[in-house]
Amino acid sequence: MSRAEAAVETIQREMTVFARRARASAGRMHPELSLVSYTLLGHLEESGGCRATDLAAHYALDKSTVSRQVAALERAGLIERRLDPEDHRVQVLQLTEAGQEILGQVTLRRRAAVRERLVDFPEEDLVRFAAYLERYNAAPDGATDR
Amino acid sequence: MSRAEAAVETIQREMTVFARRARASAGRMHPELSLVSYTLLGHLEESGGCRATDLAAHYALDKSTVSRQVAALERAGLIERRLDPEDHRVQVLQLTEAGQEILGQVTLRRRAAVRERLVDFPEEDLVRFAAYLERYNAAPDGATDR
DNA sequence: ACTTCCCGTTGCAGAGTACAACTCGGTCCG
DNA sequence: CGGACCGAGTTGTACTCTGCAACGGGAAGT
Repeated sequence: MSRAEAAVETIQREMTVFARRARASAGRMHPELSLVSYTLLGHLEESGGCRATDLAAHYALDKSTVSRQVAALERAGLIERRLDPEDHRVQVLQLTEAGQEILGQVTLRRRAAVRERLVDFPEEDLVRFAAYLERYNAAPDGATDR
Repeated sequence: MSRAEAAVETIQREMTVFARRARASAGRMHPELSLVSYTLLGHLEESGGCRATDLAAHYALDKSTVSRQVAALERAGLIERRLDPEDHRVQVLQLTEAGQEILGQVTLRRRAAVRERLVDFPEEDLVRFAAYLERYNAAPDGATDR
């Protein structure tokens, strides 16, 4: 196994560890907002509103899953759906004020926790780390894997 | 938000994207081995055998969850449990030959897929990327987050 | 108009999890 | 020894997440 392949193995494995721990801690840190919900809210904030289908594609989730998650978030008053006037099939999802509020709080808590773990990462490494991840996820597609 | 904080945000977000896609593709790429099962098998291979409790701790899973997963893997003939002669409460888990076989196949398939995505990463970046992840996961603890 | 396509919802079923209660072997006093 | 306590694993229960398939309704092309 080449050096590069060993690195690839490590990347896969460590990503998985990360994911499992994230899931586990999410429940403890903010019971009112599951990891999925948090992620979706974050995406809405970042994108400034999008369609359910976009969310599904981005996170490789089934549209039915997203539909239910969205319904729950709407019931909780964290997002609202607006019918796209151009195309009545489409619902544009957007954060409500309450949603922004909650999202902001949870983000602060999470960020603090992550910062704590990353305290001895020089800023330069953080930036490079983030760039690697973005580059990985942006890669050609993903129909193959991940 | 400082440059470092922005990087932290990105790291969180992209890690999540990665995790979701990994889960989704696992089902398609190797239906016979869920992402969890694959991960556990991988851990057993890497560690050369360990206890169920170790798995639970490492992946922040409940011991009951691990117990069921392990039971399934054993039923499938991929691992075996040996009673620790020193302490009869303990079961040491190890890959069977069949387990090694399957794990090897799936690993090759996954690795190929990941390689494809990482094709334009210079080896040096791969190694550094892997190192970042290990460093992150090895950080003090994780009781806080992730 | 008719067909086809796309967005979203709902019924259904299965996997993954957690939590709590329990069993069993070990360890540590008294 | 004997009883209290601890740690590993199992099992019962309930819930969430998720995907697939079937469906309703609007939109677009012929």
